[in-house]
Amino acid sequence: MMIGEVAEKSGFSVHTLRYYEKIGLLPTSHRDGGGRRSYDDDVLRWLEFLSRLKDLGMPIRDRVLYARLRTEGDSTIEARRRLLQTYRDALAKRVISLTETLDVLDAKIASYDTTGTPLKGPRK
Amino acid sequence: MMIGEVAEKSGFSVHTLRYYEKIGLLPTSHRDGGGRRSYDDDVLRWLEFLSRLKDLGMPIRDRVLYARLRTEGDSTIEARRRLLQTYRDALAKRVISLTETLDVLDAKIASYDTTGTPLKGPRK
DNA sequence: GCTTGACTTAGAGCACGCTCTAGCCCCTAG
DNA sequence: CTAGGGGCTAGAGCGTGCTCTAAGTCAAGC
Repeated sequence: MMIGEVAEKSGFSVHTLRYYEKIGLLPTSHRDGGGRRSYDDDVLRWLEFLSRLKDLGMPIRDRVLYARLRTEGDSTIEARRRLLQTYRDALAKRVISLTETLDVLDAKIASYDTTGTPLKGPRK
Repeated sequence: MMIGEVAEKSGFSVHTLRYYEKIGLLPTSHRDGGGRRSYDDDVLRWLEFLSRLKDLGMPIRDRVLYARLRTEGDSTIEARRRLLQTYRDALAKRVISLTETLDVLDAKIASYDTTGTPLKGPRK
């Protein structure tokens, strides 16, 4: 696969993929005869996982750290586990908080719908 | 209340509160004799709501829009409802997606814990 | 053999959302 | 009456994470 196809399938832009390689989120690519990057399917699964880490709010430097640990092999498994655990716990709290926010919004929207104004009625 | 107390109670910095006023997220403050901003308790509830909107991912320009609509009175209620509804729906999807991510992380962490390595065993 | 289009690099530029600095003023306590 | 701890303004600066540009190379089809 050339980089354009990876971009299309992963949802990351070509620019972003090269940037990710430069900062160490993607391993140094194999090159074809003409010097172009050549990928196999594994990269798509890795990018999907990276995009989850990004989406849950892990900053790029910790994604880079995780990527680096991964390349260093089995001896870093415990460190990787701890890193993921930290973000997992933060995420669990975040999901709870966002669920509360969903309720707050629903209440607000309902107050707009039913009274025509949230300021009339028994206070708010 | 002076700005320092609002900062302490709301969790936003003094700098940020002045910035929020400048861009229209907070209404123009009343001033005391010496030209200092003077707030009443309402601002804390508004800041708490703003911080929820921020937390769910509403960009600052839409928070400013919402704040502006609010100052324009009841005629903007329908517009405000639509704005909140849009972000509410996106948030609902996001909560689902983050919940999936939580499962993915738990599975990954479990694989680290039980096998000592995620690469051994029946293929990952 | 030439055009087209996807690829290459290094490095500049950008949007967002603050965050901080400089130089000033004002109020209160000792 | 002075020191200290707020507060004030305008505007510069910054961290994050891309995003884009310029100038060039390469491979395949007509």
